[in-house]
This record gives sequence, C-alpha cells and structure tokens, in this order.
Amino acid sequence: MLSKKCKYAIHALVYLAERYQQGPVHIQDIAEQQHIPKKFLEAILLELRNAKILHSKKGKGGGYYLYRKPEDVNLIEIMRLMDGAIAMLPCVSLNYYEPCEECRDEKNCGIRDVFIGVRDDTLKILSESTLAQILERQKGARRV
Amino acid sequence: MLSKKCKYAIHALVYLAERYQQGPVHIQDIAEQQHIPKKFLEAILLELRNAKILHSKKGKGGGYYLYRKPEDVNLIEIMRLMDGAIAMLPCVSLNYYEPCEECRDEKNCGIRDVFIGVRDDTLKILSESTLAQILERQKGARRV
DNA sequence: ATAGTAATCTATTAAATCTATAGACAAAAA
DNA sequence: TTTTTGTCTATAGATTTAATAGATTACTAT
Repeated sequence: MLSKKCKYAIHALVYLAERYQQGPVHIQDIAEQQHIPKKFLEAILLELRNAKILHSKKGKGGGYYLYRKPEDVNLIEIMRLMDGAIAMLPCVSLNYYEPCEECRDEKNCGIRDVFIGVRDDTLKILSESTLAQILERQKGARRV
Repeated sequence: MLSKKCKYAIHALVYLAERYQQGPVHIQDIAEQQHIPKKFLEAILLELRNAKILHSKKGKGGGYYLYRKPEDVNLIEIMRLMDGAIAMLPCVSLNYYEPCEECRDEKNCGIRDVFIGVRDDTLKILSESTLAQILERQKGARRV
C-alpha cells in the first residue's frame, strides 16, 4: 500500500499539472482543494522541490509550480521519493537493493524469481504513467 | 514491501513443500533451518493452519505439514493472509476494498486506473506462483 | 496412568514507522 | 517595513510490526 504521504504527493502533483504554466499555486489552496493537512503537505512539497520536480516562489503571489513538463514526471519517481523501494522484496529492488537476511542462495531463489517478474511489470506501468497521462485519462472520462 | 511475517511464512511453506507427504516437521526444525524466531513462527504457522493450508499434530513425533498439494497453494493467498491487500490503493483492492478518502470521483480517477493495471499484472503472476512452481525453479537452478 | 513432547493460546513488550502539528526563520513583494 | 508565503527544526501521538514469555492442552509411548 502507498503511504498517505505518497498519495498526497500524487494528488498535489496532478493538481499542479492541471495548472501547469499558470503561475505559482499556494500550499493553502492545494491543501484545501485536495483535503491534505497543510503542514504535512508543506513537507511533501519541499521534498518534491528538492528533487527538482517543483519550483517555488516566496512572498505574495508565491507558491509552488511544476518545474518539468507533465509528461516528464512519472509515478515511479514520485513513489520512490516518498515511499522508497517499489519492489516487494529488498533483494529485488533496483534502487534500494539489500540482500534478504534469511536467504542463503540468492541466485537460485525461486521466491526471488517471482518478485523479479512482479517488479518488472510494475515498473513498466508506472514508468509509462506520467502526470500528463493521468490528466488525459481524467479529462477523457469526464467528456463521456 | 512484504512484511517479515509474510517472508517467514513463504519460506516456511516452501520448506514444508519440500517435505510434502513425509510426515510432520516440528516448529523448532523449521525455525532453525530457516532462521526464523521460533515464537514468531508459531503464530504464523497457527494462522496458516487456521486457513487450512497446514495441518498439525501434537505430542511426540508431531509438527506441521502441508495439507494441500504444493501446486494448490499460491502466493496470493499467503500474502493476503499475512499482509492483507495486495493492491497499492485501497480503492483498487479486490479483497480489501475501501474508498480513498481524498477521492471525489472514483470512476473518473486517472490515478486509480494506473493502479488497477498494476494490480491485475501482479495478481496474474502471484496466482500462477505456487509452492510447487517455486520448488521447480529452485531445483532447476541447482541442476545447472 | 503418567511422563515427556510439541502444538496452542493469551498477554505483553519493544522498536520502528507513519501521520500530524507547532513555532521560529528567511525571502520576496507591495 | 509590513505582509505574505515558503523553509526549517523539532517533536508528539498513533499505529503497526516484530519478538518474547508463560501457562495450557493434546498426543504418544512406556
């Protein structure tokens, strides 16, 4: 399961993607519209900013805005940033690899093989899922 | 990430699958061979027994043994039992569905669509991954 | 029958993680 | 130089995960 932090991050980013190139949006606004505790959201946005996904502007008329194009931000990056590894086993993670303690013979582990498969399928979908794509789907659905 | 509990369960079950129809194996044995805290393992095995995956026998010569055939126990069932939902969002879970708090319009949620895809791929792999299949792979690997 | 073995059950504790909040500080704009 | 809004540090509370302890029950073999 995704953490709330991660869900909040995704919702906030989709919200900002909808307003791409329309100037800064302030935290308060995002928090209210997306029903996210403001203080919690602050920390999240800050992290996204440090990861060069968002930019910010201080003072009056300030706020956060998407730094990159919506089609250049995918869910993998967001999820890794917020929750860490995407894989279900540490010994299968590409970015957060750790050997399994219990495991003697990683190369020949039948369990590991299964989760390599799961990981690959998951990464494929998540890497293709950009903010732009999520917006597309939402708009598409509304039109029907 | 799978919990330790779930990993322990999988390892214990694979171990018992290797000894299918060879009589009861006692907890102590599994715990030592698989490096699992004995008391923790007790609780896990009990849960697997209540789920009719294992049977047990008390007293001398007693222990746990696989109740079903190794090809009839898949990872989905084990994971659901140990960790709950497999989906990454509650609103996408088949067995543990809950609406997302933040979400206004579930039907047209672009985020949800992504995770339905992830869920389906994951379930497909995990449902095909049985204890028998895991053993196969391990044996296959060893022979090389 | 009874001593010994091994699972079962109840309760509790320790550690880690997640979620949320408070308050002081820094930068930008009017 | 006051107001606005993001930045940073610190911490508190709640929940979940992992592990342990001890008493009890069922079974086997002698």
